[in-house]
Amino acid sequence: MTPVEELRYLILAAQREGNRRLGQALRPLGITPAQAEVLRLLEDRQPLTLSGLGELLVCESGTNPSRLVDRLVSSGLVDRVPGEQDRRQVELSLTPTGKRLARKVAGIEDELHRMLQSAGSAREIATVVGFLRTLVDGQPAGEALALRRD
Amino acid sequence: MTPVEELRYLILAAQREGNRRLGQALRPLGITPAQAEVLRLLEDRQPLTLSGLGELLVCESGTNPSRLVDRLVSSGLVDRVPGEQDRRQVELSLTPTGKRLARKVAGIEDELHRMLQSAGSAREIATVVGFLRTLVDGQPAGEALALRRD
DNA sequence: CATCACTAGATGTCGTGTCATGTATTGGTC
DNA sequence: GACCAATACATGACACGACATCTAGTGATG
Repeated sequence: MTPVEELRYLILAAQREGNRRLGQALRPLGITPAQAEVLRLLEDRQPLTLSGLGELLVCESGTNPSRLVDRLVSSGLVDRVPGEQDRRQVELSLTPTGKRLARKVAGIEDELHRMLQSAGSAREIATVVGFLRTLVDGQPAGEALALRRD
Repeated sequence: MTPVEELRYLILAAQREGNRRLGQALRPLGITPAQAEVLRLLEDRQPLTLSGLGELLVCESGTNPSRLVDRLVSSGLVDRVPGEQDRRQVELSLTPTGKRLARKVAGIEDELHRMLQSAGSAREIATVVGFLRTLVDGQPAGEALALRRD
């Protein structure tokens, strides 16, 4: 197997394992990794419209996340109200329960981050970040991240 | 956003974009990235049992890929016959059509690999590969890759 | 030979993830 | 003010991806 072929599968493997770990850690909270990303984004930037949220999500990039939000609304974690001056839009914000859960999610993410941190030196991590940035630059998922870096 | 938090999302973003690109390139062939992985594995290592295949797959690691194989069988790309001496097992191999398709898949993957190659120097790629290896080491998706490196 | 834990695979369920299409609302153009 | 392209969101369809459970076949133990 060539180094790049291995790299292709390593990216897949790393994403899968990260998601599996995060999913297990989130399970007691009754939410999934994708739902967690929405909660954390709303925590920092609410209120957001559906498409505004969609631009910032790395999971579900390119599509509108209406079904993802659906479940959060029916779980009572997110409020979805029609837009004031544009009735096509919806305005999303966290319910009190959602806000509480978002705080717990942040703690769980920190555990994952410590694990990531310990997988390499700061120099190595910087190299990996730089490499992956050039990889996703200019594509939907990359743009979502670029918006969030600011 | 801390570097590790960005890294976490970059891994997700890179996987998503890679999968999207590969999916678009494979669409004319009528198969998906996950199906392509099966075809390429069988091309190199047929015959395989279902669990043998499962151990080598990075996508669908940990679970048995019976439904993934189902679709390949009904598309006429894979043969699935009961095991000779153990009737619990099934023996998977490529049909002639499947073999032809696997060759085309290899060409499409090469395009992706060239794109990956051009995203960084050989040194950088080696660093990224090393980092991701330690990340997935010891977990199902990592073990699948380790088996395939030999 | 009967029993029974174990294994290989199939299947149910739920939540994405992606592409395509449908529908209501808006704002510009005549 | 009627028309119409564009926008925001919803929804249909299909294939995963992960977990749990089920079923049939196997082999070790007595």
